[in-house]
Amino acid sequence: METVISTEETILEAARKVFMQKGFAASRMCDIAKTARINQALLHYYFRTKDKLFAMIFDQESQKFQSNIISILTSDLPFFEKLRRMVEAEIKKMRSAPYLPMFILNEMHSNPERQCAGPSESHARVYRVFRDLVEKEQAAGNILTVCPRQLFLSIMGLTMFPFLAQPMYQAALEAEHESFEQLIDDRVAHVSNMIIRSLEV
Amino acid sequence: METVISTEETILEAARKVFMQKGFAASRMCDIAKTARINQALLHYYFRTKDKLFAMIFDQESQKFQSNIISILTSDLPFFEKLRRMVEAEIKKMRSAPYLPMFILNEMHSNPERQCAGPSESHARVYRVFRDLVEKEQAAGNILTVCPRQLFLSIMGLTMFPFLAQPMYQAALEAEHESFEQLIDDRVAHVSNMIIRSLEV
DNA sequence: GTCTATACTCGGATAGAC
DNA sequence: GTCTATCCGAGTATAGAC
Repeated sequence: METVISTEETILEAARKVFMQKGFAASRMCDIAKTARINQALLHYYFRTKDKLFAMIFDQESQKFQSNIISILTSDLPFFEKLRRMVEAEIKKMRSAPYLPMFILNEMHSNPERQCAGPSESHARVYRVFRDLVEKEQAAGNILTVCPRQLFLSIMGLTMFPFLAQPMYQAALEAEHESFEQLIDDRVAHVSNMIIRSLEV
Repeated sequence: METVISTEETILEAARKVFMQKGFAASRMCDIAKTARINQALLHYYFRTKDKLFAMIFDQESQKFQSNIISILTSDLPFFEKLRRMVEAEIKKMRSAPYLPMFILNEMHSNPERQCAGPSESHARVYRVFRDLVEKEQAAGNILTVCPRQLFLSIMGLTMFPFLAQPMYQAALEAEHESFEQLIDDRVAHVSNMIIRSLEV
């Protein structure tokens, strides 16, 4: 049984590629059609308008972007091991879709009203679980007392930033014969060590 | 002697505002004209094309974005104090222009060829100074051994990320009666403590 | 220098044949 | 479902009066 790729799926893949690289405004329907190797009219046949097609992609990608680390945080692993796995999971997710963070954050910037709800609400949910966990550890005297919100932002920043800033550091990396891939490979260890060391009593 | 604002300056300010909020592709010349309260034809009289006007703004903002922390790094302050001031300087810069990091990074994403050179080269220069400094401290056994590149990325990520992700956390913050301003106020201390603690031998 | 009016181009969307 | 041809609006840019 071979996998048959429907026209609709072909279009969605092409749209994903173009939208994620250029953002909504800079993307062209004809580019999407060309990428999908079909006619531009077919786009409209399947998805009516550019807005609807974009909304479809954005919703799907928002899902992917949402942290599915609640299961890690609520497991019975030691706290520092939870942090390590949390970092690992986030970086793994973005490694498989490096455009994702810029795509989501940029769309939220240029479109403050639009789909802010989805990703925001998801992150807020994760944050509440995270905060309760941190406060419990702090009360038990297992870790240093820091603002949970700051800590959460720090973890997200440390994991996402390399992907957001890649174009800026790409040239510098190449000049020194280092690769982005290698950088990311090492990043899980670097970030989790950094966070853990900063919290140890 | 009162400050006279020329038409050209008025246009540049309006263009800055619009471009930085929406990015190049989503910005409209008529919005810029409206913001500047002048006629759209005047835009072209002063700057010929949208591209040229954008290039002007992008160049100016790239300058601002460039880290001017070399003077801090080459001062004779203690190493950890240099780190603290570096964080403080970066956050202060972005606080005065919160759109800046998203504007620059996003343009570099959607336009890989364009103006990557400026900001990239500037950051590369700063990085080399930073790396030498870190390696010297490590050789002297004053701090833990970590990859300087990872550390540099971490510092940048910790300082920039809140501004990049603001739209995502805004709602969550409001829900808990915290303000973004307050968050940023506290961030300098949080970030520098975190970095320093993670490096202490 | 600043305006109004208008030309031109690009890109999203539709009609209609097959 | 898929195509070609075409429409139409939005948005950039120019001409020309003042």
